[in-house]
Amino acid sequence: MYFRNPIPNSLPRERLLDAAERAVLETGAGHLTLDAVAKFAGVSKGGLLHHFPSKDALLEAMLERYLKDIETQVAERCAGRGGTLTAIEQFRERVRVLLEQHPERRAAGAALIAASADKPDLMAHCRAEYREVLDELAALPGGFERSALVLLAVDGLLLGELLRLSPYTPEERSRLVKALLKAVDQCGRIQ
Amino acid sequence: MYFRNPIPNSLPRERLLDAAERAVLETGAGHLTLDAVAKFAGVSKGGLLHHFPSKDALLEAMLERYLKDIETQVAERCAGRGGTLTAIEQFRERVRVLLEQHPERRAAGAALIAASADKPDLMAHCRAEYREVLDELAALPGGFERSALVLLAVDGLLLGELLRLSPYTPEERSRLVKALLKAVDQCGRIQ
DNA sequence: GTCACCAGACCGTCCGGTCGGTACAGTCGC
DNA sequence: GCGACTGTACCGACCGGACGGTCTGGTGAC
Repeated sequence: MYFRNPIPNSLPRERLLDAAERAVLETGAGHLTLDAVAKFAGVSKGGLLHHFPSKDALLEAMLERYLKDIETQVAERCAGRGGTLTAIEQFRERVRVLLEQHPERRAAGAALIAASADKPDLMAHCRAEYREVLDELAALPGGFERSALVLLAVDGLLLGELLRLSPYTPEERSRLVKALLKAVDQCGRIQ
Repeated sequence: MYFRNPIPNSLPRERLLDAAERAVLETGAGHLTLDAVAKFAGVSKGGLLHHFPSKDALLEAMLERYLKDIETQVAERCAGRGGTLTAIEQFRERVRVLLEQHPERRAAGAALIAASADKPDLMAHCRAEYREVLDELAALPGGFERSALVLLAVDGLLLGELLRLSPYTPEERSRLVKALLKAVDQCGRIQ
């Protein structure tokens, strides 16, 4: 199970990051302003800048929290299943973390589009983490292509939703998630 | 083959749209400003605003050109192959248009992230077009999930590149495109 | 002339960031 | 206990620059 304070976050820094994610999703990544974040968080701009000395610092913190959060959740879920998991099983948990996010945390990916829009250089960090995951998956029996395609489809769903491009109904979405998890298992088969 | 003036576009409107795409890719979707576009196009702000009365108009035109361009290219390629193509063959051409874009037109997708960042409501148009494509694909023998997953993977690759999230080398990328085209053919098989 | 096309000065607003100040909780000497 | 002092959290007025958009004027084609 996942917690990290589903209901209004008590830690001020976390509350501010939540507010920033909301601001991005509700007004668009191009309208992420300090005033907007402060207003969403119910705090003054001074208060916001007390915790994050600059907008860049805010963006970095958003991205860092997003990435760390995913790894933490994947690790937790793997630990929760006990024993040592195969690479496929770990992949499966990662996909589930990415796509079956708790509703309260659905906004987390906003960090991606905010950083990309405002300070694209920050994305280097993300690419590097992506690369690591990819290299692990390439070692699966199914080979590089098959795993990468599953990962790409996960990205497509996630990014499509963030950019408001995705036209899928919730029912269709859950069918797709199910199909993706099945595709993950296929990565375990020898090509 | 694809043309639409590979070398510096002669039509002023098109040149300005090209410049806007470049501005987005080089500085990030959040830094798409009229001044930047004008500078990239080698024109004054007045000149830019003569062709696009407002920033919103520019964004709309970018998006419209992007969408229309894809449909035009798909239609051209289908026509080029002569006879009536099956749904699978058309799907195949669409994937190739989306992923094997002429280098000069690689920037076209910038319209997506620019609109999403600056005026998310414009994305409704894109969602609707996406929906249409999706409904056609759902009728394929492979069923909804299989086609949608391929489309999602295409999105993942495309959007990942636009957001600078994609860590794939050119060599890996072409392997992925090949694998995707094979996956398209799988959509023709009965489930 | 006039009309499309363009230049660039200009204006009001917005945005990131600074700064001086307030509130309050601790804590240390006495 | 009590006053002096320190550190943390926060407020909000303010500044300079950037940005979207207006306006005036110019230039070349016809």
